[in-house]
Amino acid sequence: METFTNYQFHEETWEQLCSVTFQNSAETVPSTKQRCQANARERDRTQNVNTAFNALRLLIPTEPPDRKLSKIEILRLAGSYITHLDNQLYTGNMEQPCIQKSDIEYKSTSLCTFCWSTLKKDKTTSLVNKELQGPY
DNA sequence: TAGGCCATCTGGTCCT
DNA sequence: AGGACCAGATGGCCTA
Repeated sequence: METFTNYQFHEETWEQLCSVTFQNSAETVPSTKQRCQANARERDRTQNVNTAFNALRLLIPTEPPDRKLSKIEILRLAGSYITHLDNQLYTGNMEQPCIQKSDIEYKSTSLCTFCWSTLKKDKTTSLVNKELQGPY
């Protein structure tokens, strides 16, 4: 019996293999055919997940813009970026660096990753000259 | 060469 | 019963 363990084929090869082995053969083995189909569905599902990751990646500003990010980096930076936008919304000023809500209470000064990188690009900004705690 | 990342396979579980 | 979702195992590729 043909098994598929640890075999990796291109999509068209899989389709050929499945059709030849299971549709034209008298020795059709349903369980193996189902496994083959399940593998194909899983590949499609994984591709859908990757498409979503790519779409999310496009929304995250980086320097350089085409910087390669791993999936875990995409998730973490997306979360940070949402916090960044939320902070800007909270302060109501899109021009100034966002400040953590807790910073306002404790009167400390720290910048988020996205404000930090923006300020680094603009060395003339007076905030850069202040003593900052670094990005959070 | 070790470690990180990824795609794929696989079996289990849950849902329709 | 079949499909979706998930996590573990495995092997390949790339980089420091």
